[in-house]
Amino acid sequence: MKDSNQGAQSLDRRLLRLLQADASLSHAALAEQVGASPASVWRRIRALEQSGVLGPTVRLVDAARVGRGVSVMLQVRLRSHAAEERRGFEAFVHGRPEILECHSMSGEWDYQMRIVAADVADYERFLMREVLSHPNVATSASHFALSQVKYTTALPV
Amino acid sequence: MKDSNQGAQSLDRRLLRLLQADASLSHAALAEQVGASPASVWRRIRALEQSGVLGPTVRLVDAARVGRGVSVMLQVRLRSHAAEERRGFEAFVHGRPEILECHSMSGEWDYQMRIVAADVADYERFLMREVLSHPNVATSASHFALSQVKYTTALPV
DNA sequence: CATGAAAGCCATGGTAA
DNA sequence: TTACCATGGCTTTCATG
Repeated sequence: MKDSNQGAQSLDRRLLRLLQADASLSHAALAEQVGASPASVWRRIRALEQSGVLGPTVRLVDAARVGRGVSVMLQVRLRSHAAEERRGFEAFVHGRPEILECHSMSGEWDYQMRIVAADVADYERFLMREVLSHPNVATSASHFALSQVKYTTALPV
Repeated sequence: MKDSNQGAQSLDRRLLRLLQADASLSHAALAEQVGASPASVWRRIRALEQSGVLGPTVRLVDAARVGRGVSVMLQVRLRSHAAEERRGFEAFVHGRPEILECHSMSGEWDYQMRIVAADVADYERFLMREVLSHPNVATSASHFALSQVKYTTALPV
């Protein structure tokens, strides 16, 4: 059982690696790559889906080619940290599609997020009209990315 | 022609939105959602792929369920900014799978990146043994994410 | 108990009109 | 754009280690 579990885990990890890199592979292609049968691959993927390990299949889009070539790291401190105020700000974050990522942070800033904008003027408008005019935003700091050195959605498994 | 171009652009944008949300949709399902024929959808997607707008199809994995529940924002300043030294550091970044994103930044820090770790101890080991022992790293600052408020790969289109 | 092999059904992609 | 056809993948069943 130890061997079979190890084998299964290794198979799962290899499947996760492959699917994170290219989710368009067929079960047959995956089976060939991991050295298993298509049926076994199908069952494992289904188990990984049902256990919540495998999330959605998404298509990545080139940011520069759709006019979102500028990434800005924005840090924000709130005026009030009451639960309802925080929820209000987080709802604002979810409602703004140019905010791709937002993390609640330890340290001097409450939130850190990544915004994609068309250009500097576009970002300035977003900052002034959306963020700084939000009633619960106390202070903010913006840092522009000069280039994207690395971006991957693939977690190490 | 103006109308047809506008229609095409709107169709493309809607296709991009749908594919960014769920790349497992069939051409038939996409066609139904955007109110076009499957053949038209197929040709537009093919054009978007060849123009480089549409990137790879990937499967997202739940970080916490694969033991990568801790996100850390790491900022780094280099000792030397010579081209070759920068390339060396960026090669290091590409070689470390726990670094999911890395941006070359304006401002006081040279690079900002997001690292996923199993826990604080795991991150400490990564920081000490990998980052701070890198010959070209001068200073660094780490900020732990308390929670992921938002994470999406979907650009606004 | 999980895997591998085999087969049928079905949906899909691609093409022709 | 619509309709068609051939291709291939998905899913189940059964036998096996």
